[in-house]
Amino acid sequence: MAGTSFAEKTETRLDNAERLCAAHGSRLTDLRRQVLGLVLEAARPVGAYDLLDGLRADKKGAAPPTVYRALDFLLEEGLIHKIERLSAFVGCTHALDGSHTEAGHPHAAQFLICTGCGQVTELDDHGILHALIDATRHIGFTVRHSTVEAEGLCAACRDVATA
Amino acid sequence: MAGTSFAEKTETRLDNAERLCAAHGSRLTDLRRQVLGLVLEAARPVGAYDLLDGLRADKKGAAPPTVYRALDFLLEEGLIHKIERLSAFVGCTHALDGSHTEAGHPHAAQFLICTGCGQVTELDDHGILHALIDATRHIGFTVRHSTVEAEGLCAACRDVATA
DNA sequence: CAAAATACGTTATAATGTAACATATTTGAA
DNA sequence: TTCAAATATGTTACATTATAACGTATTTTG
Repeated sequence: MAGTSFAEKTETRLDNAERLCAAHGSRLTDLRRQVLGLVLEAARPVGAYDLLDGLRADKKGAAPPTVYRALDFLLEEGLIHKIERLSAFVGCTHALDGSHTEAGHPHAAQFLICTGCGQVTELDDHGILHALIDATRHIGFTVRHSTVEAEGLCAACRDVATA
Repeated sequence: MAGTSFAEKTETRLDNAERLCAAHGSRLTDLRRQVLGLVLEAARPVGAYDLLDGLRADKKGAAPPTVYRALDFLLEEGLIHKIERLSAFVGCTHALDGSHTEAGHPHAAQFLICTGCGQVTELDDHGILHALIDATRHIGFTVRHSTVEAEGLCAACRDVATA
C-alpha cells in the first residue's frame, strides 16, 4: 500500500467509488484509487500528464500507459468524465457525491467550463438530454452517448468582469 | 493559382464561403479556399494531418502550421466546425449550403456522429440550445459557446444492425 | 495448486497541436 | 505610386496527448 494520502473528503469519495466498483464486480485497485484521488484533489480538470507527474511522487518510473489505463477504467466505471475541449479529466460528482447507490453508468452529463477561473461544473439536466433525443428521433438517429460542454463565465467571474 | 480542382458542388460552396468572407471584410485566400475545399470534399470529418497530406499534393513541403492556421481562420469565420471527440473538422452546412446570406457567426450547432458509418450530421436545434441556457441560467452561468456531440447510430446503420 | 484472466511495467512511437521567427504579399495612406 | 503597416504564409523546431506491443506480476477460479 503505497499511496499518497488524500484529504478526508477525498477518502470518503474514494470509499464510495470502491463500493460502486464492488457492486459492478470490478476492482478499484491501489493504482486506480490513487489516480482517482489525484483527479478528485485537483480543483480543476487535470490532464493525463499532470496525473502522471502526481503518480511519480510515489512510483518513480511511471509511464503514460499506466495513467491512461487507469483513466480508461475510471471512465468505463463512470467515476470520472473527460472534458473533450480540454483533454482533461474531472471526477463525476453524480457518482461520487450523490446518494446514488446505483451504478455510475452513463447518465445525462453536461459540463460548464468557466473561462475565467477554469472551474468546471457538472450538470445532470434531463431537459437537455431530452431536447437532444427529441431533435434526433425524427431523423432516426439513436443516441448512445452525448457530450455537452459549454464555455462561458460562472456567476463569480461574470461579476468580476462586470465590476 | 495552384489549386486542386474540386467538384462543382464544392466550388459552389466555396463561392458561398468567399461571399461570406467578403461580407465580413476577411479574405478567403487560395490557401484557405483549398483547405476548405479539402474539408468539403471529404465524406467524413477530416483530421488536420489528412488535410496536410491533401495539401502536399500541391505544395510539397507544406508543414502543420499551414493547415492549422487555415483551420483557425475557417473556424473563426464559422465556415467549418471542429468535432472535439474526433479531433477532426467538418464543413458548416448551415453557413455553406443554407440560403443564409448573413454571416457564419456562432449558431446553435449539434453534431450526430454515427459510429457505424462515421458520417456526421449537423443539427441547428434551438430547443437544445435553449434547454442548455435554461439549465445554466439559474446557477448564474453565462454560456458563450457550446459543444454538443452525440454518438450513436444513424437510421441506415441502425437498420443494418437490427436486420 | 495450476491455468486463465486481469492488471501492471516498460519501451517505443504515433497523432495532434503550437511557439517563434523569417519571408512574402496585400492594403492603405501620404 | 510608393512605402510603411498589416496581414498571410513559409520554415524549423518542439510540446502535448495518446496508443501499440510485448513482457511480468498478481489475482481469481476451477
